[in-house]
Amino acid sequence: MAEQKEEVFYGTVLIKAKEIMDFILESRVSPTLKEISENVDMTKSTVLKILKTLEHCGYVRRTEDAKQYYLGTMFLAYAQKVNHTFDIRQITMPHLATLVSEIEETVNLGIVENQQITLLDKIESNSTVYLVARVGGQMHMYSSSMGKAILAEYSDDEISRYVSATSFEKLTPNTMTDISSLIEDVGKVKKRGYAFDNEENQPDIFCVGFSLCKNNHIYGAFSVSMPKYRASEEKIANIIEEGKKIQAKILSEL
Amino acid sequence: MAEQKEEVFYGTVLIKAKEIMDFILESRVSPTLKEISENVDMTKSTVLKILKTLEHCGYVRRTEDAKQYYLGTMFLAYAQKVNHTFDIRQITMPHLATLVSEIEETVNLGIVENQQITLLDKIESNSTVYLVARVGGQMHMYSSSMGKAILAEYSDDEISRYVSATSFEKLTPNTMTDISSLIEDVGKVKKRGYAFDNEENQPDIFCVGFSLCKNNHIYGAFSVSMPKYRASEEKIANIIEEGKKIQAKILSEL
DNA sequence: CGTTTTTTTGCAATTTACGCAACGTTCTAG
DNA sequence: CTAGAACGTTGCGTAAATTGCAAAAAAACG
Repeated sequence: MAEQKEEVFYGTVLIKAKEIMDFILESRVSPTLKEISENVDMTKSTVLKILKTLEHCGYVRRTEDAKQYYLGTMFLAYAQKVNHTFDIRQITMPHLATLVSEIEETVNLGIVENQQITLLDKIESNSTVYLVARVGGQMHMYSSSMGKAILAEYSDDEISRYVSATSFEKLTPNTMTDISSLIEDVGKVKKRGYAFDNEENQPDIFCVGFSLCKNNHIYGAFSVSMPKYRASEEKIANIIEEGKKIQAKILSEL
Repeated sequence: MAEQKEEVFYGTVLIKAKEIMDFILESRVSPTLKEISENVDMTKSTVLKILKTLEHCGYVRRTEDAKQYYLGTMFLAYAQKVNHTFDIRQITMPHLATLVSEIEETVNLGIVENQQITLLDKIESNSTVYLVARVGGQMHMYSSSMGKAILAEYSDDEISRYVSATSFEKLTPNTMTDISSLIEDVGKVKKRGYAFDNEENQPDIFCVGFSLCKNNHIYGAFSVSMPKYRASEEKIANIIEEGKKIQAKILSEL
């Protein structure tokens, strides 16, 4: 009987603080103490005390009337460091920029993190209105073109470890939630060298994904995303051609 | 006897976590557990447990060999939200970009945070090699052109509150550490409408700062910074002229 | 292969934090 | 203008999390 292996973590305060900051992150408008405490399921006093500490740390700020909370600028410094640490970004983004100008669709850069794809950066083309994901956001490997491109770089062992550790969720009618069709698709990607996301992650969004791997090291992946109606056969062919070129150029610099 | 009013904060774990993350931030290379524990003055076991929680939260990651720690991509999401919250940035940056192209020197955008100037963003000109400050970094109000530009918007009351709450540090030979000369300088700024930093914050760096205030609300400030040797009289005159124009344009949109 | 260095685990004392309830303050309505 | 409600803040006792020690495990080194 596979009991849900409930890992124990220290720092309950930290996790609570994260919940609070994540709630502020998700809120469309800066929330009040009451709103936060209701949504993260803690008493107002607890939330207030954590918020005070967070404020002292520079992680949250409050509006002049001290009613609403929003995220602090300390994160700008952290994020800059992150961007510097992940220098894949510096190497890849210039190339991806040329790719955008060539094909006039949004290009995304992602890395693998905790069995998921984290969107490191993206360049939107002029014609884009569709929001695929926010920078810093995450998506599943099994439902995204970048994820499947990377899965195709895994050994059979790694793939089976991934699928057994993952619970599949049907995000759209097209999402592959059964292991066999996912493995079949990944097999195709291995032969082709690129992956598709045919409205599997988000309705109406079609993506072509390319991995960025060299010397058995997975640096990340990039993808081109567009609304389904613009994904004509000739366009896809063009994207594959240009994408492969860019992929080769990036790999030569990694 | 003015006893150091030691404010009590809850969430000691949070503050310790911040110390750890800040140490990682400051480190040139990703530090190991040992290095962290030595520098933040906590036992290794404590640091390890906090790091595990931080890792779980997505705030830190470790290298493949699990030895070195670095900041996680979660901060990219937070930072993006911060940038969105501070929409001054979106309004000002286009104008500051034109300013950069006109005068060919680095332009900085800052906001007031906790009696200090936080650098929100900057645009470096081609000719720049000098590093004034990193985005997300902070500088004193008394030693920076942006700070003094904002001090000039304060009432006499607010200024005296600021100086009494501040301990002045001589960062360079030119730093104004006595209250009288600072107040005198701020008085000049009030009349002129712009502030100078004549190597007061960093040797060899000269800045001209402009405040961004409207309806008694302080949105922030911007400055032009350059190496001292390029700060000729005619150049300064040009910066003042163009800076004032840009300041007016930005204010009309705030 | 033994020795040293570093990372990880378990544990019990101590410290810290949680939420209750009461208080202050601000907003709302009659 | 006053009463009442709603929200934010504070203090405190108990309950729970955290700390650092010491010891084990793992890795690095010669």
